[in-house]
Amino acid sequence: MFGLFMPELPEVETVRRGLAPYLEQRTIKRVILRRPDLRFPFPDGLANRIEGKQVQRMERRGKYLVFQIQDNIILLNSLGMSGRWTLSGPSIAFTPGTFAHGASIGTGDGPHDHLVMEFEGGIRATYTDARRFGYVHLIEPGCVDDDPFLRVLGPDPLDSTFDAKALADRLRGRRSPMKSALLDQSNVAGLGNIYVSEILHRAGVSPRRTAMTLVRKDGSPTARLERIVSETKVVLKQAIEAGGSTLQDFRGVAGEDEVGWFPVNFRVYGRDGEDCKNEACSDTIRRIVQSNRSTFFCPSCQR
DNA sequence: CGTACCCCCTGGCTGC
DNA sequence: TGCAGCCAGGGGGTAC
Repeated sequence: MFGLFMPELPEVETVRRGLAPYLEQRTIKRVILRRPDLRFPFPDGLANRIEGKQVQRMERRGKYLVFQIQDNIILLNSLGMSGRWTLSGPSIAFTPGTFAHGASIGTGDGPHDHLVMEFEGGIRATYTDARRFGYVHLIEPGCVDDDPFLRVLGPDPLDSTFDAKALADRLRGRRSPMKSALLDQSNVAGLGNIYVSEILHRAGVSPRRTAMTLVRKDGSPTARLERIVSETKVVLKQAIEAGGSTLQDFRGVAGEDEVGWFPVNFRVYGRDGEDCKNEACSDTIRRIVQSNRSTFFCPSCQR
């Protein structure tokens, strides 16, 4: 029923943390493209543009992995639904965000290893993406503020600028359901289908509730909207601490079999027909479809 | 403005 | 065991 990896904000952050210690301050020696495109064609001259330059910092913006490269070049990477990075080379331990699936995957030679970056010291970072919904995009110096991908993003949910008042401003007058509003990356950047269900359940808000009903006439957030914001921060922080919502086939920090955050902590996602986990509730989790995607919620404790 | 529906692509699971 | 059919985390586009 589930895939292997769910690239919402906590998972991208986990990948970032896994890559950063090995790639930061390291020079890219060679970039190998195994095909002309992912979701979009690779940027013209990608290899020439970044070979010989250092990766200065690994950052994250919403669900984007951001490689800050020497000379103010930025490589933006969206993982889509199946994108992942694997490190290999001498002295590379398994780290959060690196994956060991099978011998042929992640070495750079697997059937879906589309992009390989070789670094000084023999380290290679391989981007694997079976469905190719992910993409790589290059931002030239001085173009960050106008970048079409970054420009449309709302605040990062873990940033202090994301608070109930800020969200209320975004939702004022919006007639879409809360599920859709939280998935909209221009309102808040980083939430995906799974975490939105989890957040709304914890906040006791129905995914069908019209967004604007959580904003008062004077534009201030209702208590329930404040609850959504606080639960968002709690859930995301917990998930990041746990190394993202990983399933079987993941190898954690030391290469051990990690079950991941999902089986223990997901309260509604994928639990259609199961009892609601709220103690005071005797209802059953339901699955509905909104905007063609699954939503899981409890009709009794989410209003 | 909002939503329903389609697409991109591959793989894993279910049921016959 | 084989295979058709259905499903999937993201996101963009179009038609209404």
